[in-house]
Amino acid sequence: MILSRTSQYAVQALIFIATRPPGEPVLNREIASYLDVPPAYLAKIMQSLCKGSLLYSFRGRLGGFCLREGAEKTDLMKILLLTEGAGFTQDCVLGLKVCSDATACPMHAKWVPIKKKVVSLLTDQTLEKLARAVQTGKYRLTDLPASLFAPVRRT
Amino acid sequence: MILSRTSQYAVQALIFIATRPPGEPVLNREIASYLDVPPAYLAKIMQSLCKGSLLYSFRGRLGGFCLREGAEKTDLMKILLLTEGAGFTQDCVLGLKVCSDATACPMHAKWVPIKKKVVSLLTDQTLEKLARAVQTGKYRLTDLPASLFAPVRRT
DNA sequence: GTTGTTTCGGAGAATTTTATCCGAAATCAT
DNA sequence: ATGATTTCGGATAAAATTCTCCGAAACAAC
Repeated sequence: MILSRTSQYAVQALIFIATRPPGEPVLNREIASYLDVPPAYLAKIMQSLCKGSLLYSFRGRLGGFCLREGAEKTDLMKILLLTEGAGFTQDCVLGLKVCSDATACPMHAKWVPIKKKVVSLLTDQTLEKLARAVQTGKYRLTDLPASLFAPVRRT
Repeated sequence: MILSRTSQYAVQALIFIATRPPGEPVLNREIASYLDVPPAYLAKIMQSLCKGSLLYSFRGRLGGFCLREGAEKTDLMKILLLTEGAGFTQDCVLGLKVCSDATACPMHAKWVPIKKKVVSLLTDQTLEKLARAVQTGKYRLTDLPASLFAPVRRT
């Protein structure tokens, strides 16, 4: 039912980058602060997304990360295969190592159709689409700022 | 997409008990060895299922665990609420603390219907049904024994 | 009562996941 | 060149999950 934090951060970050003008590197620091996630941890995730061929990275001044050409068409499934590991959609609900049509757990038959729906949704949703949904202002990528709930703290 | 190991063990164990004659306590040791899960860890989980009012426990000789009266009608949703914690079906895919119809992540709208399907499936599947499915022999609760793959080891 | 069995409950170890730190390499501006 | 900035890569720490151990309490059989 739940993605790892790593996956959540990765998807959030990628969508965020997709909302920015393409080609202009975005700083890890900026992404982390916008999403309100640990910068050093996010940096690790960004690294692995680079190795996964979704991002370009640039060091030094004017550095940062930006989407590889065409990466806007990347669907969530591809991203999650990177972050959750292959076969994350094949895992048995009850944890059986082998659970196929041939030899299945008692949930298998009813679970498969749902799994299919999930996969097709994940495959349908691309960074482009999600970024656009955010840009309309109808959907949000981050929690409402804490400042709305907590009193202002001056430095 | 995945349940915690704790949840998987809990569900497996409960289904197993449901396949046994009601009222006759089943030993933790027996469950653990049948399911091939760590006995001491399973024992902890069994304890929490007792506290969750699904099981009776008996100490000493003729001891063990058995389903509480009517617990065969328990659906998976109830069990998972115990083991995963309340609101495990409400969590946002992207990890937002608040993600409702009012203020949502870009996946929310498409995700909600799937979540509903999952919940209704989990609510539909009771220990009784699952146990019966196993008893027909058509579905399995455990992995195929390793002895089928590994050479026999004599003691 | 004594013995053997089984769960209970608490403490703690091992593993995995999440998060931090820091020196080094790359890059740009001066 | 020098300095400022930023990612890279490795080591390490913290937290959560999974797993183990052990003494105590409850229970049955003798």
